[in-house]
Amino acid sequence: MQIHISPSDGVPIYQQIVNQIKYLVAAGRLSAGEELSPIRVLAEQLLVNPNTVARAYRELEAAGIVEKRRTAGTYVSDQGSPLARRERVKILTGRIDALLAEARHMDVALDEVIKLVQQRHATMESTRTEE
Amino acid sequence: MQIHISPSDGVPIYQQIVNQIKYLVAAGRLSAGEELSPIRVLAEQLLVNPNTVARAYRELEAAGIVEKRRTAGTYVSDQGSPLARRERVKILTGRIDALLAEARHMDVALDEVIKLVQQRHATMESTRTEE
DNA sequence: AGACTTGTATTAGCTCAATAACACAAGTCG
DNA sequence: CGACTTGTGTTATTGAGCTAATACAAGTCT
Repeated sequence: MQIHISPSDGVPIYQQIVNQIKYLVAAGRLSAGEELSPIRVLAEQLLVNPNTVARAYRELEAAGIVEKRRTAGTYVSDQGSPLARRERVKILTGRIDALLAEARHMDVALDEVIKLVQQRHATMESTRTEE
Repeated sequence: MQIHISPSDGVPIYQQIVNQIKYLVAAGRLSAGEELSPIRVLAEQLLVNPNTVARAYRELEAAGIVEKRRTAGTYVSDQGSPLARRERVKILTGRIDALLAEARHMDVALDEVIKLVQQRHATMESTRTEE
């Protein structure tokens, strides 16, 4: 499993692991049912403490990305019910509220925000095909 | 100057002060040129250390919301050039990128995101008039 | 059954952000 | 002029979050 961390680029190691695994799953490089590297193996590979990886896996489980089978390993979830849709929307809503509050402080209108959203989305999509 | 803080609701005190003053200015309850409470006065009112208020004022100055006249007090800026528009958009773009990345991880489509943005915006606007 | 591999739990140390205590510098305004 | 009020700077304390060390619990697999 190809993961790279930058020790102390400000982002906590466990968070970097979470992000990269989320990405691997989203990109289809890790498929549903597939087993992740065991905690100790990944820890040794990254030269970090097993607890740090364990924490990342715990977060991923809470996020519904993976499932842990206690003594048998950690596997990518079926993604069918990674997290109730309602929950996901709730999380996003929180982010959006913060965004809108900031936009208001900065005196940037709603139209502008939406325009930016569409624009950035388009940019992300186009660069995504290069992968 | 009416400001209320919740000691440790997770958000740092200085940040709460910053947010509320930003809000007061945005809402027009503090007009350009108006003098803010001196650091010590506000500190006593909120039962916090003057340094904490000083930090908030420093952030507000950096954000272009207020101007400090060293020994004469702190005043609301003319808001003429609070922050170059280009800068503000740049900051917002960063926030939006993070939001879209998260939405993608969660498998929530762009349409949904935009719908949520509009919906939350409407909610915020309507509750704003009740104040 | 028994060695092995899996994730779990507890505890400790370190770092850093947030806040406070206190001394300082300098303009204001009677 | 001179006391007062303003913001500034320096240092110390506290608390939370991150990582590590180490021991534990439990299913797997031959």
